[in-house]
Amino acid sequence: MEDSVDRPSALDIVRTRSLASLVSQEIEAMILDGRLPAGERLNEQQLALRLGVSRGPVREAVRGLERSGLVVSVRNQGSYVRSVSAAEALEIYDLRAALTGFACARLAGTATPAQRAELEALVLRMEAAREADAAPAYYAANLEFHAALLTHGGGPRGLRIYEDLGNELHLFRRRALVEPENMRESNAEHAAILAAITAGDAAAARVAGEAHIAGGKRRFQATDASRPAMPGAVEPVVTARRRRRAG
Amino acid sequence: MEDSVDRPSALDIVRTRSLASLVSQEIEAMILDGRLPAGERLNEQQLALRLGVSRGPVREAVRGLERSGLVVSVRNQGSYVRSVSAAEALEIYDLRAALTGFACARLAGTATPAQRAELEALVLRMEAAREADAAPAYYAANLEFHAALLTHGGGPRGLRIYEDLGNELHLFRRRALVEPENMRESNAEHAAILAAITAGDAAAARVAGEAHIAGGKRRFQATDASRPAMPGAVEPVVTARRRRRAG
DNA sequence: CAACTGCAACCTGTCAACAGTTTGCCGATA
DNA sequence: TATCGGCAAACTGTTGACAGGTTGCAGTTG
Repeated sequence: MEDSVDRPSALDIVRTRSLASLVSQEIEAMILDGRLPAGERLNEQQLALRLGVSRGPVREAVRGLERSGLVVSVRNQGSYVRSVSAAEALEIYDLRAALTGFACARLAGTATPAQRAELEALVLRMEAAREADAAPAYYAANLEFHAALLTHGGGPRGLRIYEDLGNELHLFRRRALVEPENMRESNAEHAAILAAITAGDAAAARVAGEAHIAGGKRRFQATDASRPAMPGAVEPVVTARRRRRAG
Repeated sequence: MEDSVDRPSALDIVRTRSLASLVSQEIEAMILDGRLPAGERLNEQQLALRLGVSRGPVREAVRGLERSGLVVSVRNQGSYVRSVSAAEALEIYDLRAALTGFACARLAGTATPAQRAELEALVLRMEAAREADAAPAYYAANLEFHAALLTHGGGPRGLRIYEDLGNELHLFRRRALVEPENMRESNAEHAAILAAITAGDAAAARVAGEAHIAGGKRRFQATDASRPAMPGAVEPVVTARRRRRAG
């Protein structure tokens, strides 16, 4: 993400993006970083007041988030941050594996030298982060690596689907545990993917890509993350009583 | 889909679904059946008047459709039905192939006897439709077959992603040409998928599933569909003048 | 004492109206 | 005649307000 290329001024932002899209972006961020935990009720008035807008844009934003799978809505009752079960999380891993394998296979045949160099640089960055035991840096580079994989190999649609699935995964567990041993294993898999792509071996790249996500799934299951974050966080039902004034 | 199990009365519909969701459903239908062609401008007032509601629900519905990829919006200019290029259509086919292959592979290991019977019945229905040269019946059964594949093998998420991609495909070409020869080839591939699933051979099922979508892509390319439906239908840009009162 | 009923507050769903921007047209001018 | 500037209409973005439904509590009754 280059900030120096285009820095949209506040005026440009207001001029090109509607309030609803900004509100959507903000609510999505609030959900992903945990300010709005899974199962939480979204109070339109409260959100509108907090963001300094009216309820209209908030409602539009929530409707978009509902389509993307982050929110569920019940008529006359409200919208809730989605709760993702452990079984669903595993399903999401499988879908991501299929998508990643597809992107890797395709990239093996179509990768340009620049794309290969980009991926290699990211692997090196992750290796450096691992040696420095810098989990946040590794985490960021890992995200970039996978985004590059999907962008170049899966196109904009593949990337968007992948990211939506990732967002749903965040709903279950805010952040994957990044342990030193995991970083080593994970980046070895990254290197395998890159090697297969560089070799132009589509089948091997696909296997490597799928194996990497499967490895992530396995590492995820190995942690205590298979238990839901909130034991009582179930899907909203009509008979469920909504709690009053949580804040 | 059984209609006898749950038949939501008009009152239940009004009571459980919000106007925005109904409007979204209606606009989506209008887009998919061609009443709103690709590139068409969506006039909020006009749509609201036509559907007998206010602009609020229409805006919410459009925002949801935007997330699902059927509509693009430009601030202060309006929303347009997405235009999908030929290259994008081919990309969508590839993604669908990956998803279908994934679902088939999984189904090879997890399919219940009832699910196998359901798939087999659909193959037989398609065979009968093919012999009767009943393209619409074949088309409908084909949709059911793929939906069953994705539902049982890819879960609700897989199905939704698959259907969203299918909707985007409809934007490019309203309806795939179903010719007798295509039906024969297509259903032979269906049978191959079913055989691999029944045999429990995940690898073969995956290959068969991917090959089927690839075959569909090939049959699609063989038609004149690779040319865009509307030569002048380009993406909306800021400088584009919107035409006045099309109705 | 438990269960049911009525009530009041809150919140969502929907609508109508206002402000700002874009757009196409018309006239003025070189 | 072609081009530029201004102007009015239309449409979107946003807001505030009203109606209907739900929720939780309090009172009542068996």
